[in-house]
Amino acid sequence: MSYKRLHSRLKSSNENKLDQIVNAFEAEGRALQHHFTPEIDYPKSDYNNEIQYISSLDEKLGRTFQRLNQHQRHAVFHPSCNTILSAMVGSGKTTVLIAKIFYLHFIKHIPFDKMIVLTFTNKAAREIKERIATFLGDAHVELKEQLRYFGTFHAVARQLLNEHPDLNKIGFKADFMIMDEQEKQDFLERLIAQENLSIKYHNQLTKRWRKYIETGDALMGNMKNEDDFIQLVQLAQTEKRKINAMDFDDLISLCNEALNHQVAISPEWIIVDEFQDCNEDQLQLIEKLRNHQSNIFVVGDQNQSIYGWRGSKDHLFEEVHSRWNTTWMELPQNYRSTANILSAAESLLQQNENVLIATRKSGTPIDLIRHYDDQQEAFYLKEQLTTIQKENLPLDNIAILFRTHQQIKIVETVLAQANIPHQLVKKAELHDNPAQNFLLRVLKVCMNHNDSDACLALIFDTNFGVLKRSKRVIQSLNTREGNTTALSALCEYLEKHKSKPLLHIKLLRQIEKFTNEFLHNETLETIAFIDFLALRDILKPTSIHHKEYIDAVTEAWEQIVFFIKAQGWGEKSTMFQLAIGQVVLEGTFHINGRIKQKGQGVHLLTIHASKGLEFDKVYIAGANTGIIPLSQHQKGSQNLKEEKRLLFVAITRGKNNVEIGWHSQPSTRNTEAEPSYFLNAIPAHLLNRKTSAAQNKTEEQTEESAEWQIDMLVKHKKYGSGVIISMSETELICNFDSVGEKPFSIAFAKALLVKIES
DNA sequence: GGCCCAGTAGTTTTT
DNA sequence: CTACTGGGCC
Repeated sequence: MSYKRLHSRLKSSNENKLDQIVNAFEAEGRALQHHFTPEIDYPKSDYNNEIQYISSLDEKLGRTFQRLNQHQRHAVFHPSCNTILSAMVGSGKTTVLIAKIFYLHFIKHIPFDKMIVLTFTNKAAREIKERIATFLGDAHVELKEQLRYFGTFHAVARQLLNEHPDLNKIGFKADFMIMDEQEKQDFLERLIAQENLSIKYHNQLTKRWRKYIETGDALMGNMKNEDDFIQLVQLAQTEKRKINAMDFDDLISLCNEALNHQVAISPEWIIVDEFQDCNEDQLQLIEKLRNHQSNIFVVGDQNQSIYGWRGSKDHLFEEVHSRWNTTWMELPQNYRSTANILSAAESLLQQNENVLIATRKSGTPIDLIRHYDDQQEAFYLKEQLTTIQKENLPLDNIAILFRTHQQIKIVETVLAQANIPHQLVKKAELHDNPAQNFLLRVLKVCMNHNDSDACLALIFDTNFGVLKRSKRVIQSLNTREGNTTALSALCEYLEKHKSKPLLHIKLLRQIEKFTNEFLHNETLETIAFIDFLALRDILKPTSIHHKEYIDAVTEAWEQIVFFIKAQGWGEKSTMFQLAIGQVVLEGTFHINGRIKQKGQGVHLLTIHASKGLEFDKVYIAGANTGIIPLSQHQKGSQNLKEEKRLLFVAITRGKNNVEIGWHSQPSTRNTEAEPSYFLNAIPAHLLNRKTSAAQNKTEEQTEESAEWQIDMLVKHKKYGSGVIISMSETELICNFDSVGEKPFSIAFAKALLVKIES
């Protein structure tokens, strides 16, 4: 044991002190929590008559409601105009939400376009829309138009802004573009360069921005003097209007502002999924859309509120319950997990009045397994999964959950070495696809010749650009004549430039003609598209990746064309703008519904990313105090409660089996050598405490460490050649000629270092 | 341009 | 606790 580790061990062994701190925070949490007990509207009927009546009208529709339990039926059939449906975990809230929409449309004859259905993720929006389309069989073209207010908060806000009769009032035009986070960053950087602003904490602009909006504090870190930040904020507001572009936050807040001037539509129903994640702006959007005849149906679970750090509002349910005068209903029955998993999870919840009713048999208790450290846990997981693999059982239904991304790496490395199929659950970013990323900027310039940022992105692109990012280019665009577009100003600049980048000049010149000569006149054929913009030459014809680039662009354009054709209403160029906006909102060109590519193997993901998912077996890795809750959260009780809910979410992902691992010798700093103290709330009979076989570890260790010896010459991809100068049971230190000493975990060494035979 | 001190954030991620 | 960075000083 290293001195450092021993030292921290001694420090953390002062358990009394730790207990005191924990108790203090828990007490603070209790004090802050005011008891809120709404009057629950319980079902008084099984609604069999209603369902019989519906079945007589349409048997298929009747079956949809037949499947629902009494509580679910109550929520669907209740005539209440304003409903909060507090849905327990795994109680089928999406099923009820969809059944409600069916009921309203098919029985109450509410047209789809008189409903606004709001979700937080594209996935949820897609699921709802797909269920409706599937039910109706051949989805007719009009359905897409009718469902235009079904979508994420951002997509619906975009739609409302597009349709708004008087967008001028807020300084925008209907064909506005949407900036993603990267584009927003580039946009601000451009303004800084263009106006010669001096901005401190340059790479923390977004964080600073949020802080400034929330608190009005323009200073940061150890700044004593103000910089040009406030000027930048003001400049950004006018510049966004000049280039007619909004960022993600603007979509919601500007939609609110536009609705102040004129409410464009009057929905009969507003339906919201995952209501607990609403932030102030999103709540305001709902309020603004409500008018005297709008009904509200919101579904959510306060116990699964884990996005407070993203701004979700506290005590949201209570606030709107009185303000909207809602009927409060509950879905208490869980269909997912065994009774044992549920009781264990339930004991983490603060209020014990929560009625979480298990419908499945008790099952096995949760295993709480003590490991030596993260490495041993990774090897343990490898062993377990190998056994499952040998029995030919599917690995797809198993998930390993982590608090942080950092924790995933070691398990991933060990599984990769052992050839165990696994998949990282992470959203694919457009940035990972250089050709499509570049194409998006091209299309944006096609739409808006004054989009300076998209113009500049084309020539500054790391893969397909021509120039290094420089103030001179940026300022030349800014000082152009009033009636010149940013696009032609850039062309003129490049033509005068000494390097004369002909390919890019050609691209820009073709973009100028795109709308008139291609979009309106030609068929939207892919080959013609690629040739019209001379993309073949730009996408590095000599590179080994050229085919890959062309394929990516081809696929992207096909998706756009499919979208335009499927949309079937409105102007071609309006549809084109809509399609590009959708690409930005979804972060992918796959905007026509998910091509279901079910991944192979064990799922590795953060607890946050696991929300809404379920697995037969769930393994929660490294659940020490200091990880759940993260050590930095011991400041405020609000955060602590959210961390507790995080553990609740993690446990309730498991259908049949939940295992929780912790480390007796944690290698991460600020991590206590004990399992998450939240687990103390779980009754002993529901938690089976075990120790993973220690001898496994020593075997593995000797096997692994035998590969390496002191004085051995090794080579590293980045650091070059070096020599091993010291070794411990978990790590080895290598001295490289180029960068000096670097430590390596033994588990990683195999993947990172290559032996040099002397 | 380099050095030292002081203050602070770090974690989770969708659109 | 560490990495980062602004601010002050030489």
